[in-house]
Amino acid sequence: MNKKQDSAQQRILKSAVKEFAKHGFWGARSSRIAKGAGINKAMIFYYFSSKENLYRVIIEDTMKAVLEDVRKFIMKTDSPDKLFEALPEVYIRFFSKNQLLAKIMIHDLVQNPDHISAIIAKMFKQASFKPQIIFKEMVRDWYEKGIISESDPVHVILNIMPPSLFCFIGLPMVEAVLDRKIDINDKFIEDRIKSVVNLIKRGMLK
Amino acid sequence: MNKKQDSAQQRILKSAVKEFAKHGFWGARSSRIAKGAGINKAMIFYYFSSKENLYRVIIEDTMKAVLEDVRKFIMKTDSPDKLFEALPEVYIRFFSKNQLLAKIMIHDLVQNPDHISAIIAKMFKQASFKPQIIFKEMVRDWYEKGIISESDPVHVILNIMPPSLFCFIGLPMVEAVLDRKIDINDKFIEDRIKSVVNLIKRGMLK
Amino acid sequence: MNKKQDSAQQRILKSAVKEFAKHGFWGARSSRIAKGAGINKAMIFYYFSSKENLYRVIIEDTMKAVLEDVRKFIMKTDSPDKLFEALPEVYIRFFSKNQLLAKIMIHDLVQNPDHISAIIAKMFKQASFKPQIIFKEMVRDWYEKGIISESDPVHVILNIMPPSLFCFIGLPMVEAVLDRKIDINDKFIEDRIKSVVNLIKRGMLK
Amino acid sequence: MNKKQDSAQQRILKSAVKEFAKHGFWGARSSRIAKGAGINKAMIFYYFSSKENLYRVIIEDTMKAVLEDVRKFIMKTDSPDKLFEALPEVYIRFFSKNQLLAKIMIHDLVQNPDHISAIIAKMFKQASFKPQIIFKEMVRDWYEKGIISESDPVHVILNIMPPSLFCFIGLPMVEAVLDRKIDINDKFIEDRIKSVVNLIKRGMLK
DNA sequence: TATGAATGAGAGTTCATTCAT
DNA sequence: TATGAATGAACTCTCATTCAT
Repeated sequence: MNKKQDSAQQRILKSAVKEFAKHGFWGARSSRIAKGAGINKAMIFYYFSSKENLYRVIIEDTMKAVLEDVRKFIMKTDSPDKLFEALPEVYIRFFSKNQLLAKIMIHDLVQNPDHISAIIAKMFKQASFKPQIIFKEMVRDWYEKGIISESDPVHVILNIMPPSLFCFIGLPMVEAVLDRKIDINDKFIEDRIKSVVNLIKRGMLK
Repeated sequence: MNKKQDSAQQRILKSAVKEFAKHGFWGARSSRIAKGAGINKAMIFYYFSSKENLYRVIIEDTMKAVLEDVRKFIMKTDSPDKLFEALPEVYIRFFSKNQLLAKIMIHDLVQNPDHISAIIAKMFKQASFKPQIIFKEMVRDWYEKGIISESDPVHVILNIMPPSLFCFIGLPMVEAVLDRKIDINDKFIEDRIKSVVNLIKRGMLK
Repeated sequence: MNKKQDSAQQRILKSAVKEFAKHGFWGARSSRIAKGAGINKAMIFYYFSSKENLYRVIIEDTMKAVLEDVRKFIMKTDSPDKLFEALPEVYIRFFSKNQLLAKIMIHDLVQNPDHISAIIAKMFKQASFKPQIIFKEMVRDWYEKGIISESDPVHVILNIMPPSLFCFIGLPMVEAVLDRKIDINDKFIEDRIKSVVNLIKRGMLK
Repeated sequence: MNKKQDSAQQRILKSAVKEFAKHGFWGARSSRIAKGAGINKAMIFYYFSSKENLYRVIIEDTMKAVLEDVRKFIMKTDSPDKLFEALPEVYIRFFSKNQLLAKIMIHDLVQNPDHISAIIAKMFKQASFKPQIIFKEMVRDWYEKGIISESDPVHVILNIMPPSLFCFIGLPMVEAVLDRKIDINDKFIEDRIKSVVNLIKRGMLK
């Protein structure tokens, strides 16, 4: 443990991320979070007032971080080529470094879908540019110009995000199907990025 | 409600599926399951002896059903063409009809990855044929013959399953990004199947 | 204990009355209420959903009972003579039999004055007759006819209720001042009624 | 606020009086007392060592102040006339200026009757004269001489104190009964004194 | 098969109090 | 004197589970 370096508040956050990832919001126990952080249970409430709020802080911080990463990449991409190369890389790198957060996001997505939607919507509203409109128009434009083969932005997203985002969660099933352990090491990450980029470029570019 | 037609046992199962889908195992409340089934709480324990066991029954029944569907299709496909057309269809049709089960599976996958793996492994062991070996060899064979562009069976699976499986869970995020409601109607299902089939055929076939 | 005769619900109420009377709402402990009722702590919440609600039920039941007693007496009194004889008797008899309730009422009156006011107002609203108007007009009428010496209905009430109601609460102070124990037995009750009736009849009748 | 003029200690006392009056001992929160006093929670314990002790200090200070006022008046009254005029005035004026203290006293009287009794007894013991004996003998003497109509000193006190003391606490009930707001302004105080004096003089003097 | 009542363990949360600075 | 952080005990309330009928 890095009790000395991190403040109690940060240690609580780290421990909570682990706990929420493993057990989801309802399965998470504040006593375990406290033990994991090496502090008294009451400190959780001293700093975060409630389990629910602690959870919200984590979700929102995570979303902010992902969206910030995504934004940076999207801003400098104007062709589908670049976009289809950039997005999987952003997602996969982010969530390979933050696999616990990936799990928490999934939990939240399943249990209260509106929660994450609301957060995204709110962040987009505060943004100076309008990602929703930009993306829709971009896709339409590219399709009309005959650059891409998928006209519906909904399916464009659904073809890009899941293979990038859910690969860490789905891995146990793959392991079962192929009957062997799979290590999420650097090589795996690079291979995954290549495979997804290849898939969506060949699959959606004309 | 079909209180009259269904037995108490079946009504509990139906109600439990809803409850587990919405809240996950830890968030599920047996009182709500009972109310939803229109029976006394104690009956849940009379029929299923524990919340955990009720959960296990549901998970295992679901997995059996999916795998059975998958098996049927896989058995009659010998070319990647057919496989890449068949798999998304099986998955998407199954989980569009059983969206609640999809949610439960995701929950379980995140919270106890080993659980689902074990179930799959066990089922495969009981099968007369060996899907693990068959699939691995099939992919290697196809790659060596230059039919497909992805050599690693792990990534083949990770390119097929997520865009099929997770589209229902990921939808709220897509809605938020595009700022509009998306209806999961028949047209959507057909479009999704087409899009994924198109994606993986063009993306992985040479 | 009368465990056999009373239902668990009634035993909780009885125990709660004792606890609230001794310690007030905030000082009351549900564990002590449970022990006093000879039941499991959880049953309190099974029957009354929350400590606060249990408290409310008691307060409202009490108020209903007092007001009902008062109503009966008031209805058949048309002269100040009879009223000044009746009211002290009603109050003193009721709260001598329910000294614990008296304490609870005082607590509530001090801590959230609006609570009891609201209950009284609500009950009066539901009543067919209008006690507020009747009382005000009665006092004015009597004063104009020269029957009573106090013109303000506010002070009429403040001269009647406190000597009746608060005698049980104030007793410890009296004991301290006179340096002797005072028993609240039947004789004391009768004496008290006589003394108050005498006080307010001579004090307010002309 | 008079943060500058008052010492931290005094500010704590003032804030505590408000808090104890509103919520009673058990409902009072030291964090709220601290916030109200504009100081750190820990200072309460620095100055008063415990919540209970802070409470005790307030109660005892209050009792001392009331009893001192009462003593002054009683000393110079030798006839029931004067006493019946003096006592209501002392009580009503004192508690109209210190309504919060009145509430605290009531709380304490209900929750631990022995506490206040003990304080009074102790103070009387330290006094050079013996109020208990004096009062008892006075009443007996007056009754035997046919000056007053109430022979029992207990009821004499119970006829004087409650209408004076409890008028501030009982007001919400009066408001509810008469369905109108009542302001405790200077006029109300003067009227109340007159009414009580009138009541007990006419009611107990022959 | 079915029910309402009951239970015990443990959840999140609060709070007076203390500690380190 | 003053503070923010820390603590432990206790509190209300919940919930899976069992009992009596």
